[in-house]
Amino acid sequence: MNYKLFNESLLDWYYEVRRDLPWRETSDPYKIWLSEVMLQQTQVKTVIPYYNKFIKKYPTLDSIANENSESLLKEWEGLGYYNRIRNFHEAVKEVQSTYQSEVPNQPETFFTLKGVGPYIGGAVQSIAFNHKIAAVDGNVLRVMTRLTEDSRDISKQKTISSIKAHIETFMPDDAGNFNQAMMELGATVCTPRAPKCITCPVQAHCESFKNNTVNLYPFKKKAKAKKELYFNVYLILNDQNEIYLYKETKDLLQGMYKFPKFDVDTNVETIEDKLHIELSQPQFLGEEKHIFTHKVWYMNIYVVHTTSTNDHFVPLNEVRELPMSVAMQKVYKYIDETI
DNA sequence: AATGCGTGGGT
DNA sequence: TACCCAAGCAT
Repeated sequence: MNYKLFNESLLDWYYEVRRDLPWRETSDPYKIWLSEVMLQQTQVKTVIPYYNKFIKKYPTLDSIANENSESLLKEWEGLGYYNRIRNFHEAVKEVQSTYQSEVPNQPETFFTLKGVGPYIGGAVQSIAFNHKIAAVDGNVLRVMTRLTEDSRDISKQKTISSIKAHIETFMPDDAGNFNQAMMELGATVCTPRAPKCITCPVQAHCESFKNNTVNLYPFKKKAKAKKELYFNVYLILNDQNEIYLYKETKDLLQGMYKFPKFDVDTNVETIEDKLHIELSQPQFLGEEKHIFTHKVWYMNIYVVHTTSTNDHFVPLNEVRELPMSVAMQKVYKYIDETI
């Protein structure tokens, strides 16, 4: 492969078709960094409204560093992978306290920050500061394995780091635009299904196109089946118009508020013991299914009344101020049927 | 190194 | 429908 010609063709194409995305209007490293965190495993279309909302509310690194973490989680609500905002918050606070609120223009330093891995590190350092580091995401893996007929498993970290090292042997000085061009090519031309090889600007350099093997790449081992879990979820109302909520403190949906949730075979007495309240007979409201990356929740939703109260009870008109997962929002919408 | 972590889009 | 996939990272 003639890398010089490849780079020229790719960049010429990119300058011509480049989409206007909100984070491409800025050279502020903080904003570029935020966009990359949001874009992790999340489609551009989904990110745009969240990015605009965050930039409006938190226009500077200091403004977000000074915000409290639960408010940030609330702003992030619905975007998923909630550890991203927790880690980003920790990272910007470190930049504020240790680096005088300046995003480090030095890869070794930047890579030490929470939530900054090989991709985000490479993307921010190349786009914001033009450091020559490859940003290898799913798009780039697809483009590269097809270009070179690479059959290795792209879900293995070893494969990714090897491809990253390969790219860094030929990527041009215009590192930020090169990285974005590779991703843009993967997103719009070298797509997972029905790639547009006929109009591909680097078709002449593509081994799998030449050998008609494009559909063999990239290779990835099949995902494990999702684990199916069955729960009863309770909307517990007291006579002061309050509802029982608790904050998840670990693992899945950490930091988000949830309604009490028990295995389907748990009886009311057990729930009363665990929650330290007395309950009336639960009334069945309906069922909801929620799909995560690696599990599926089947939820039976009940409403139940109590005369008790404790610290877990929140006034109904304040529930919407707390961060809640989409799964729990599906449950909460049944509240209308109880009033 | 393999697994856990959200949600929505697209076929 | 039931998948796969999306500008991946932490552990």
